[in-house]
Amino acid sequence: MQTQFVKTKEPGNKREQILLAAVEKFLDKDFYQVTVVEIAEQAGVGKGTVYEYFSSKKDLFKECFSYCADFYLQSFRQYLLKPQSVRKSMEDVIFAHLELIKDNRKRLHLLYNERPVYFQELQGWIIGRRQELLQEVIGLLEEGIRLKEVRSDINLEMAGRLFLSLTYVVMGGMIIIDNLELNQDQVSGLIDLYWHGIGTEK
Amino acid sequence: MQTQFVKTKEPGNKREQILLAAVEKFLDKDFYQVTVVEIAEQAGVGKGTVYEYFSSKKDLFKECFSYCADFYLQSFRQYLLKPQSVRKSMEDVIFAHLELIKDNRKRLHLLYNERPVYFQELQGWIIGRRQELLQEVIGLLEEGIRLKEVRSDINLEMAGRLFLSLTYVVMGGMIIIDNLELNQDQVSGLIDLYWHGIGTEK
Amino acid sequence: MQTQFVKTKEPGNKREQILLAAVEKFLDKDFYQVTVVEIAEQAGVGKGTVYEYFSSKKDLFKECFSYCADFYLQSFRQYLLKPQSVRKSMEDVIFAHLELIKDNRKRLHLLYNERPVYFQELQGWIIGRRQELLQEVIGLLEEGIRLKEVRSDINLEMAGRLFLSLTYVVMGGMIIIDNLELNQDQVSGLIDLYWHGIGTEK
Amino acid sequence: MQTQFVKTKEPGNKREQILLAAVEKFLDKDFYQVTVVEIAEQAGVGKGTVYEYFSSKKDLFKECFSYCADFYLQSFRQYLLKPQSVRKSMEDVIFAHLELIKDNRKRLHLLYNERPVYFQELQGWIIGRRQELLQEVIGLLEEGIRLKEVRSDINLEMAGRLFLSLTYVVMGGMIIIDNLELNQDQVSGLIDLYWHGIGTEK
DNA sequence: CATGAATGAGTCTTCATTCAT
DNA sequence: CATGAATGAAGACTCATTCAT
Repeated sequence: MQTQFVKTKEPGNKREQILLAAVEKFLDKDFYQVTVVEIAEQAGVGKGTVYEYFSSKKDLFKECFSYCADFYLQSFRQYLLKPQSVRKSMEDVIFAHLELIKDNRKRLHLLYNERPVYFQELQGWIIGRRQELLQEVIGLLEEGIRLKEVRSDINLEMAGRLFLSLTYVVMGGMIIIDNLELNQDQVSGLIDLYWHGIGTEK
Repeated sequence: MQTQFVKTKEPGNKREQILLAAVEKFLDKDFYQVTVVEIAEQAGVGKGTVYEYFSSKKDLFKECFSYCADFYLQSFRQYLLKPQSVRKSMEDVIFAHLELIKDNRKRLHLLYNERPVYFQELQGWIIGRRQELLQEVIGLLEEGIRLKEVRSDINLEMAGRLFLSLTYVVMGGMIIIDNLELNQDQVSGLIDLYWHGIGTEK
Repeated sequence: MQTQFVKTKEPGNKREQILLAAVEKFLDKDFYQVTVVEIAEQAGVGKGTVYEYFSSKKDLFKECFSYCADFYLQSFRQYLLKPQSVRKSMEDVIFAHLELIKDNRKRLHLLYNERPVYFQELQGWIIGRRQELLQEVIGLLEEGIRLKEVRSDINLEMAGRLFLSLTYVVMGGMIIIDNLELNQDQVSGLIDLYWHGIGTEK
Repeated sequence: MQTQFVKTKEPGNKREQILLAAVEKFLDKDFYQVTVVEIAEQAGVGKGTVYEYFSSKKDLFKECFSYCADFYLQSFRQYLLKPQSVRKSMEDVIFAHLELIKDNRKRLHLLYNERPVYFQELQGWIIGRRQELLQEVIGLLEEGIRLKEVRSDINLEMAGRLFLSLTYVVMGGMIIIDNLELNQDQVSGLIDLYWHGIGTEK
């Protein structure tokens, strides 16, 4: 399975080359700490060439972001939509993150660290994507209810958001915040908590 | 209860004045997008005066951050440590966030939006605080297990992290991502999910 | 003979252009009193361009200094090393200064006025060059002793330093201190003093 | 004999206190690198107090300079005017420098390093003092001619300037340029050179 | 008199962007 | 198309000086 964000450069495809170089750079540093020259060098092109393909640094950043986000969303959906039990789908999604992180640990920074900052428009785009994802998760939950896998008295929206939150626990913990090393058992435990809760009384 | 981050300016207390002005500014814009002059103007002081109290813009930002974070952590702990049922404590903490957000909605941005970027040292500080908080939550869960309120077979660390995640669902949803308007019912639903899970089989 | 420090601008050679503009400016004013903008204007380039060729104002100053110093040292040595009587060599060196000053009067300021201040590294460089010059003068004196032109009982180091001092009397007097107008006779008298001393008894 | 520039502070005499503190500071660093705050701290007074006694930093610097210069000139003259053989007077003056440097080595920097820079007015003042000194030395030489100690066919002005130059060889060598350690023999050799020249033929 | 908090003019330096080649 | 030399707007920071206390 393809879980690499940054593919090997295809020479001749300058735009791609620059985009990937930019991603590479934005992974390590702030939008403001990365210079266009740096990106051009990383891409092996001249400074001016960057502006042949992207109207501005800002624009380039946005494209980097959606490039990464698209890849991530695609991975996410891939498992969400498999025809299988809802619990299995959810497990798959979360476990897929482990794999995704293993191959792109450092790289997911871009999505998580830079996310909310910088540009209003990007904000809007992100919110849109998140809403889509949320709706899809809610759809899955509804499917679960239909199949009686899932309690019918839950608040769907909250349950959806909490599910998305699980991915944060995994990604945030592993990548951003404390460089946690999560194993499959821990992730299993996490999903179990989502499924059964922590309370004893029932 | 005091839930205001930014108190009314006490004239004569220049340092506080500047700090609060800076918080105010950093709420709206990036570290890099806020200028020292802007902050000075907001504080009603001269540019040089800022440097009388803070050694650099960076330093000022860090102080803003811990200022906000300290306030938040304090609020958080206030409910965590109350002598009451574990579930009640957890509910209190989460509900307290509703209140906190109501009074400081825009202001909590600083904690969430700027969090991971910019300064390594701040990163370290944040991770440290988060670990402390996590340990306290885990402590609470252990208490819950002792009292048989909480299942004894859960993965404590994951349960702790998932609990912290609830606050993200609330804050993230309400403040950062989609400007959601959560009501008490919804938050109740969320806590219920944490407590009982979403699954039907048991 | 080429005795001009600052050649006419060769357009296209931006680095040279800026360097010469900077020399021009540093002649009139302090390192601290000259601004980078001023230099840029004098050079007819944009402010940023200066930084394309020199990493900092400090660096630019250092290059100005060695530029001038190199030129001076070269002139100095040119006469020192001619195959002729030692006395003639010495006269040539000193007289050459008259010529040098005539063409670069104002410009030698840079070497004399700014000399000892500002940068430790430059200090070291100057001391090194001076030592070299001193050794060369001492070599000349030794040659003089071998040829019996020069008394064999003199303190070589002191004699060398005193010779260098003659150039100071000329340069210092003419350029820096009192804007003296020395003629060939006066300089002849000076060299005569160096050669014969002032005392009557022998 | 009193050869210390900087006397012990007399408390209560704020002006003196500040002046001496400033001298102390200007010895180590540039005019531009020394801050008024630094001087105030060194003097043990408040920043504002400096301005009670000196109208500006510039003014303070000028006073420092003349303070040092006056002391130096006084030492210089002290020996120049003694009723004794001209050669002895000259030796005394030069040797006195050795003593002066021993006690104020680092401190004479102010006179030599900072001398020509910064302020036109100071320049004028220095030139004036130097002219006076030159005239006095020329007077001494005339006395020497009258007494037949000194050759009557020398260029007086040049001889005077060369004599002043001797002090530069001593001071410059010892203090500024190469931190030379001159002993009495070397200085004797130097004076001998001035007196007898370096040439063999006579 | 003495102070030091407050100030803002003045500088260096960075870097996204342009455009002539 | 590709380039990189040139640019200047923008911003952090310093520090001499003032003035209210």
